[in-house]
Amino acid sequence: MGVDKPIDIRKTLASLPLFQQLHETEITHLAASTREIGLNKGQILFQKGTLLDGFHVVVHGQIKLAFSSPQGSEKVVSIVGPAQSFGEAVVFMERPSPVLAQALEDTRLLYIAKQSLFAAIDRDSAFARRMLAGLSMRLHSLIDDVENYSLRSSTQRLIGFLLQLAGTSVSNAIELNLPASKHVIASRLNLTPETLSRVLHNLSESGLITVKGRHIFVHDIARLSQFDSLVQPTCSND
Amino acid sequence: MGVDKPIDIRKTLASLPLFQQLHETEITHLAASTREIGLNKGQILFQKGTLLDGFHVVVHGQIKLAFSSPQGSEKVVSIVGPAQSFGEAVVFMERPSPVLAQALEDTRLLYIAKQSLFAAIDRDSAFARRMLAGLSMRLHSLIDDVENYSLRSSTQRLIGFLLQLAGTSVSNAIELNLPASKHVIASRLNLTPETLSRVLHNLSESGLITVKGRHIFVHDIARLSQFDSLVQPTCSND
DNA sequence: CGGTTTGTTGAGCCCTATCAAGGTAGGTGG
DNA sequence: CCACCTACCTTGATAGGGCTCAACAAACCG
Repeated sequence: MGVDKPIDIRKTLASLPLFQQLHETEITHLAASTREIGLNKGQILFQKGTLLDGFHVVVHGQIKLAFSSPQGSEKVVSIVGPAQSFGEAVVFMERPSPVLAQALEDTRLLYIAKQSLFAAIDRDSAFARRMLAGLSMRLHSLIDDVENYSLRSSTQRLIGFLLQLAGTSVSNAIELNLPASKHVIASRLNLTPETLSRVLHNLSESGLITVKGRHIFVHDIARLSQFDSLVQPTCSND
Repeated sequence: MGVDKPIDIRKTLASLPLFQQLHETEITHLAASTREIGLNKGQILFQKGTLLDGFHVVVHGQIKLAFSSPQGSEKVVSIVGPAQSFGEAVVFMERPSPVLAQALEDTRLLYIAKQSLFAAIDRDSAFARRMLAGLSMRLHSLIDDVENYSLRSSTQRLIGFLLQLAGTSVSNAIELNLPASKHVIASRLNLTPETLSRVLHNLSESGLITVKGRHIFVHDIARLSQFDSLVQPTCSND
């Protein structure tokens, strides 16, 4: 790590979706109570239970948010990438964080104190609305998670994840790479690494994808999105 | 049911936690774009996928929010009771609802149009903050749900639910009754009714609770909260 | 090249769902 | 008051999906 040239905080803040429409003066206010944080891969930003009086924005790198159960087993809730923020809900609740935050790679963050966040809300109701929309977004994706966990099979969850990564691709085939190690992805999907490995293998054998390390080639998005919704036919592959 | 005397909308709104600190004039504005809705038991308020331009508050009765999977199986996400609201996130997102809403009993609701909600946010930043806190609250409880589903056993989920119902009881024993039918509770806990029945039976046999229909007597909250957290090997309790 | 991290493969088991019968209770009409 | 009905719940038998444990392979790295 060592010497990283300092970030232009004002510029970085201004480029975030959340802050894009704020006036120069507002940005200046926010920047004044923003700190810069650098983390090495594996370093922990805060533990579950920590009290925070601000929220974070990833500039570059990756942060994982996870539960840490007493027995040491972890469950990844979210993988946060560049230009994304996290911890807003904790700030508004004034409660300890329900999750742990850890860097998956060397990461650079901004930490914005709640006082200036509140001030911005007070001065600009459009900003308040954007904040509300942001939290609502988060809430919806969490609801999707609950739906996935409670009524989808392991294969369906993986497929859903791949389709999400594929985004709104024009073509029917696409190459993509996993945003983290398979261990982390497995946890995010609420699977063991072993099961993830087997499911990937199955999809490979069915000719739907090809796996090469973290690279995955999806050959037929349409067919992939239907797979496993129909009960699995007799594996007539020999 | 038939004839229900009309509700005093202003008074009802003013009594809600969310609106309690608003000025008379604000309440009047809100009340002006608030409708009253009556539902019979079993009636559906809106389906998954519906576009809504307002949110709901339960006056009396009970609403369940659930996923409805294509195959007809349902999964209860939330049970909403009097003085609680739902649907805010959908309003701020301007997206179709991810869940279905159905009355568990005869229910009376208020429906507040988003325009007046936005107006209130614009005029009172403290209200905006309360709204943000409310959504954050919701987000946190959803995170708790994810934690429960992904790393707790059926027994642990039920125990957690009972302890939540018990609230912060002074004494170590408490009588409580389930807020809905066991079928609904089971779904809320992501269990089948059969499994719920068996788990209740187990806890009964262990002497921790007594079940009588919807009434449950918890005999030892302390012991209940530890049950099943210790791995059940050689219980050296003799 | 050893060592360490990361991923794969196999065997077996456990938890919980599923399927299939019973019970039980509350309501309704005779 | 009883017979019946329906909704709700319980109980049993069985099976399967995903986890655990354990060994191995591969890739990465100093």
